[in-house]
Formats: sequence, structure tokens, C-alpha cells
Amino acid sequence: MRRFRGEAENKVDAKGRISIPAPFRRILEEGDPDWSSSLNPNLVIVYGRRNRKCLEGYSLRSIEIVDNLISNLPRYSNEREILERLLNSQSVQVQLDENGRIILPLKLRKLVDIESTAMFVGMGEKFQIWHPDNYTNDMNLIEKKLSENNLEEDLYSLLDSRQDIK
Amino acid sequence: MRRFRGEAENKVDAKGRISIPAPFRRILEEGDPDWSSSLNPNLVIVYGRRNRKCLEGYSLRSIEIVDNLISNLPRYSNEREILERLLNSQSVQVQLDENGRIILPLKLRKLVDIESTAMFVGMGEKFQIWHPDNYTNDMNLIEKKLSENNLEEDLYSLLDSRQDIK
DNA sequence: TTGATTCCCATATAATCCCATGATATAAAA
DNA sequence: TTTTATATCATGGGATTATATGGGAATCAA
Repeated sequence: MRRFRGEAENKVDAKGRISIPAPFRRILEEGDPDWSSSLNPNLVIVYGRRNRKCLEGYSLRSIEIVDNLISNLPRYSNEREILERLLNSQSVQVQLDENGRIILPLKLRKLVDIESTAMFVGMGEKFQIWHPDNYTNDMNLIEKKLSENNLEEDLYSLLDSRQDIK
Repeated sequence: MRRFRGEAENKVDAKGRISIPAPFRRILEEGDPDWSSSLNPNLVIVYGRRNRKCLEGYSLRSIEIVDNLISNLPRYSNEREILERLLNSQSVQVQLDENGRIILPLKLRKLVDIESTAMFVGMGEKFQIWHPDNYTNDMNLIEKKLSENNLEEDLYSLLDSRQDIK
């Protein structure tokens, strides 16, 4: 499965419309079981993440994987009910329009402080949508954590360990 | 798996296009699971190395090994989100054109000071793209370290002892 | 009827396709 | 061995398409 990669800063217009970066569209198309070249792909936007001030976009296939993980939890367990709430009630499915745009409802924009521009960030099986300033802050925070805990070395040792697996 | 070897200095044209050295193409073709003789291979360019002023190119197969290591970490764990961010948000997947070229987006060129020419450097499972001057500086730095501490011998002895471990 | 939503069209810029050339190989023929 | 075809490669240019973005008219809902 191709992965969401890279960053793109796009504009939100007066109607709340915003372009999904073209490379991301290709992945959403692949990840929409009903998509064909004449149609526009669907995606799911999750806005229920408490500790991060961003929205998250999933292809239909990737959100299904997450949904199945929830379905495997014991029915009516506390954990399951909460996760259902966070991932199912706090999310929407939307379809791209003819120009590759979606409408970000005001409610979602307010939740993550997005006004005139939004930053799209590839995260592998999902992508995030940030207010650009919040994103740079988050990136700086990560940089800081990296240098403090010497995590960067861990990352590159992770890269090395691929030899062992192969 | 064949390895990226050697150096090549190629030109960046007005449209940001640059030829991937032909020997590198062969390795990218081998490393693209969907490639066939009629198609053009894909590669992933990682631009997020904070401590080095160069881009890094990977075949799809080599980057996938890294991606899978990350995907095996617990979903939504802090560690995984940080690694996804470092690797996926700071990379792009691109496809060679009919003439074996890619376009290096302005953003990436600026990041590593590349203007009219770029130096390709084989690094085994990946290759690097440098501004020629930055590359020679980096090479000189290595030369200096080697001669000062008489490191070269130590390094090559490291290679000998590795056979025992492997 | 007045916002909001949806559909359709417009456009500047950037990306991509297609074709061309000169340089350097590599192979085949004289 | 020299000459002649054949490929491949790095590079350039023009034409075409895609992308991100803006705006208007039609549709819908309260």
C-alpha cells in the first residue's frame, strides 16, 4: 500500500473549501474500494483526538483496519465504547469534488484553529491537517524530544536493523 | 540486492528536472515491485536529515522495509507517531520520466542549496544528492578526520571483525 | 428570502508529455 | 583494424495537461 508522504500548505477559501494535495488523492483513490477513474474518492476525517490539535485523514481501507481493531474488543466493554465514541462519532466521511477539494466544516476548523491556510502532513497510513503554526510548534517539540532523549540514534539504528530482517 | 555505487554530477534544468544516473536507475527498477520493462521506476526521496545537507534516495523496497518496522510499532504510540513524522512527512515518492529524469521540487532544492548542478553519491542501499561544493566539503571533512587520528586502518579492521559477527 | 451548499466554469502556474540533439558508447560489417 | 550501424545517455525546448485557487449561478433549507 502506498503511503501518505510529504507536506503541503494549502488555502482554505471563503466557502471552507480546500484542495487535498494531489499525491494524497492518488492514495485515497487506491484506498477507496468503490473508486473508478470517473469517480471522486472518499475519505474519513477524524477529529476526536484530544491531545493533538489536528485533524486526521484516512482512506476508507485504512479506517476499516482501525474499525476492525475496535470490533475485536469485547462488546460493551468500557474501552470499546470510548474508542467507538472517539473514532466513530467524532469523525465524518467526505467525498472529494471534481477539483480534488473537500469542504472543511467550520466546526472542524474551529476545533484545530484553522483559518485561511492548512498544512497537510503525510503520516504513512493516514495524514494530518494542522494550522501551520501549530504544526511547526509540534515539529519543534519533536526535535527537542529527539535531541534530549537521543532518540535520533534510535531512529537510525532502526533503519539499520532492516538488514537483520531481510 | 545490487547497491548504489559511484558518483555523478548532473545538471538541474530550468524546470527543476535532473537525470538520475543510469546505473542508479537499474537498481531503482529492481527495487520497484510494480516495475516492468515498459514502465518507469519509482523512488522515495527523504529530505529530513537534520545533520546533513543532502537528500537521500531509496528504492521502494528499501524504504518499505523501514516503513514496515515503523508499522509494527503499536498504532498511536508516541514512538510510532514520532517516527512516522520524521520519515513520512519528510519524504516524497516520485517516478522517473521517460528519459530517466525526475523533477526536484524547488522546496527540496532550497533545503540543500542545490541550484544548477547536483552530485549523486552511491551509498549502498541508498544514494545521496548534494550541492557539489557541500559534497566536497563533507568529503574533505572525512579525509581530515581520517588522517588526523589515523582512523582509516581502524575502520578497515572493523570490516574484518564484522564477518565474525555476521 | 437569506444564508449556506452544490455545481459549473475560469485561470495562472507548475508539472508532464513528446520529440530532438549531441555525446559516448557498443556491436556489427567491411 | 577501420568503418559503419545501433544503443544509450544527459540535456534542451515546445506543446499539453494537472493542480491549486477564485468566482458565479443554481439549488436547498430554515
